Amino acid sequence: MTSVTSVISVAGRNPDDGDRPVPARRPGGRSARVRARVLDAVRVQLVEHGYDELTVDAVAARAGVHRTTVYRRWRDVGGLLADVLDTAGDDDWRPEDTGDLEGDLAALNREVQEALTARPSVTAALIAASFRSAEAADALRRFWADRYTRCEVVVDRAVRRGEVPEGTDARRLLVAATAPLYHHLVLLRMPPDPRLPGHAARSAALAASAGAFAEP
Amino acid sequence: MTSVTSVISVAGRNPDDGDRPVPARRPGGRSARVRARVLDAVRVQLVEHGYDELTVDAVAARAGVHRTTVYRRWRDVGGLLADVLDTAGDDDWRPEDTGDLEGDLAALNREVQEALTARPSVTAALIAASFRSAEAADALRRFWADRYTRCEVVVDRAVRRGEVPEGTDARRLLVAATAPLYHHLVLLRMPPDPRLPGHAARSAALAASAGAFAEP
DNA sequence: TCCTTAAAGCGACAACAGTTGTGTTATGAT
DNA sequence: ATCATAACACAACTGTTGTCGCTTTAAGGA
Repeated sequence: MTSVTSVISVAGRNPDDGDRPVPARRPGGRSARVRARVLDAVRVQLVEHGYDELTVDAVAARAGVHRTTVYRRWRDVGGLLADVLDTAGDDDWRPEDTGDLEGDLAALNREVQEALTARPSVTAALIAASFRSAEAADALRRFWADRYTRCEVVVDRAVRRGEVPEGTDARRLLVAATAPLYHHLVLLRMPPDPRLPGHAARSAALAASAGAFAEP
Repeated sequence: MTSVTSVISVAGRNPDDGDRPVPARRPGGRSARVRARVLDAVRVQLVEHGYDELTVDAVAARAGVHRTTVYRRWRDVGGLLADVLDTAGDDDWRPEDTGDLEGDLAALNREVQEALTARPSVTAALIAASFRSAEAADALRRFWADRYTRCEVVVDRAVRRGEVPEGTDARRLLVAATAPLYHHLVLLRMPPDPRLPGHAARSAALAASAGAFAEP
């Protein structure tokens, strides 16, 4: 939601610095046009040539914009990806409701698997970039924080149905359910296992029902 | 164990190419000396300046060796780190035996947490490098494959004690137990939670005893 | 000891990343 | 319409990364 603000704060002065003259932002015409063209160029370049050919120069050239413009507004590739990810915030995304905890977690994991194995994957590219760029790392943190927060309803529903004890730590449960997928695909870099989403969901649900994520 | 071989295979021709003249490798004197000095330089540079200042030039300068030598033998920073990791293979490492599954997994997780939060962490550096260098990615895969294989005894013992059902998939259980730590520290990049190793171990052990990792 | 040649040294080079100073455009307020 | 200036364009520059061809050194076999 704060995508535009966050990017503009990178470009110019901090939006909430002086309390008087308000340096007069310019969200209008050209700036917006340039931004749209650059972000489009990032997406296209990513799709056509993958992450390792996603350089500032290539993006600028493709967008028909000068290099310095990109450097000044986005700083580096990580900044570009961060903006793309913020923009692509599916503000209406919600976790599926399948009727029980294990099903909900499995559906979630299938989405994660899909997002991570899509070629090219913006998420995977952003993860790679997050090891080089602070902006990308922050964007990724924001993205996951947002997602995990939205997923807490899954646990709420499970508590209401009596599947897991009250006081279950939603965040820990969700991490336990999804972490094996990230480990498998991102860190171990093994080919996707179609059964893994279900397996991970099942073991997490089992542990949760046994009270593994409930505090005393 | 195959550290020297793997590196040399990068430098020269494949060791098992021709079956006759055997191009005459030279593991002796100078080569070994240079290799030792370069790898030492990598370790020192990593300790003193961290991963982002671990460049080929800096390593070469510190080792008193020419840049091209490093480029030709190790290709890039990832190759250097891969060699360091292979060399540092604690060939005698074994998982602790605490008496029960949860304790074993917790001990394991504490080691992971320690290795990942140590500053500087060779493991963390290698993970970062694995997103840029194929050599680093391979070394990391080898490292983890080796570690997970060594850890399978933990599951064997648990099966023998009757803590988990027979036919429990050791690999999946171990990944489930350790993945949350990697997710937390490497991907989410949150400050280490001293309770997380125990928590993750507990939930994995619970799921395992409920048969979550046993195939029919 | 001599000889072959793997491996290291050396310098020059190209490609790229990133910065800075200055001029130009056009936005948004008057 | 006019004007101040935010935002982009342009060019020139620096430093880094990685490569290439050639020369020199020394390892290991005769």
